[in-house]
Amino acid sequence: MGRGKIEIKKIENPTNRQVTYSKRRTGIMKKARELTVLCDAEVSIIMFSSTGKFSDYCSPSTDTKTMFDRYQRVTGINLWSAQYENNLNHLKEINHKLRREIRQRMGEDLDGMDIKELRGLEQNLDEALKVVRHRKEMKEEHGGVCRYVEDIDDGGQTDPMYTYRVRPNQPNLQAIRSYASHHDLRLA
Amino acid sequence: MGRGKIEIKKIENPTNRQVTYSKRRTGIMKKARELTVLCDAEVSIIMFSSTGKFSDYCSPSTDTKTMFDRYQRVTGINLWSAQYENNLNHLKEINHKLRREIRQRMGEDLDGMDIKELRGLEQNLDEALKVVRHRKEMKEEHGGVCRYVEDIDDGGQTDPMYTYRVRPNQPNLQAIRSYASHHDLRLA
DNA sequence: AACTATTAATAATC
DNA sequence: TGATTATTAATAGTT
Repeated sequence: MGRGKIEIKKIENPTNRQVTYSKRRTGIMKKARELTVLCDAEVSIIMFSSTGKFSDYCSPSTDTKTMFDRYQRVTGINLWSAQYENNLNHLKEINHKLRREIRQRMGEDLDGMDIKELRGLEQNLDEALKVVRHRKEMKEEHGGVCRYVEDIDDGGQTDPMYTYRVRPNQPNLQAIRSYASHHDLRLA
Repeated sequence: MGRGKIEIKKIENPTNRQVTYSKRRTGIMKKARELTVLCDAEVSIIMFSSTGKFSDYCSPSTDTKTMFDRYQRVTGINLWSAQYENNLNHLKEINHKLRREIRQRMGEDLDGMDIKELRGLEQNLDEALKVVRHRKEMKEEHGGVCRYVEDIDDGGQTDPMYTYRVRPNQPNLQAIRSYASHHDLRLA
């Protein structure tokens, strides 16, 4: 359909190629519009010219995302979501394990642990406690901070994750609860 | 282009509509193939007939997923990946915080903590240690297990995450390292 | 970007 | 469905 028949092979002259691209792109888009209307069909077209110029068409009754989702469902080639789900599940699994470890490091969720694991955890906690206690004492000496502070309100300046209420010479259950509950909230 | 001119409006006769769909679908696919070859372009077409029949075309130099990804990048309408990235980043962030907390519970990464946070952590560890130690002692009494075991090899039956090598009356640094390194490997 | 001689697509028909 | 064909539509080469 033109002044002469043409072979279907790459047009080597870039100017010519660009002109033909432009004409035929218009043609194909028109065909897509007509097909949509005449046949009540849904059509999505995405195209890039050899120079990277982008064009698209989508039937007005739908949108490109919907068409692509439907395409994936139909083909079963779950190109996106398979990868997506895998990544997500992997992260969730890691998350779950981390949360369990934290609970165990807080003295919870110990039922599944055997004697060797308990011994290991005990030693690990013991070592950590020594380090943290030492660090705390260094800080108290260095800063000359009052050793016992009761119910200080810091006005929300400090990360609440590590804000505790400290009482002298007795276990601070509220601090422990606060520490724990923060995770439960964030990690549901 | 036919025995008569037609109006571009929905063909009401379903049989006729289906026939026209079939013919024009073939035509549009041919046009897409020609555009691909002649102009070195990349074209992706997804279509569904009014009866739900699926057809697609994609230039051989690419694939539909790639085309759709490129479409999203170009349009900035990040239909899929915005949600995807958000979910993923959210989980990664939580993960990061959890790992940091575990490190702190092992006595590492304490530089950013202020005196109140250190006190809270110390008390929390102290409480946890008591619980774990108690649980361990209960288990040792109940099972009648030898109290001190040196370098037991369990043949890989136990989750290595909680396998420690225990020595009597001295800190078990290897166990502590083992406990810690496991995370570093899994969570990089 | 318009023009038009030709080819290509397809609507109606078989 | 599938083939045929009279017509219209698309477009290659030209200006």
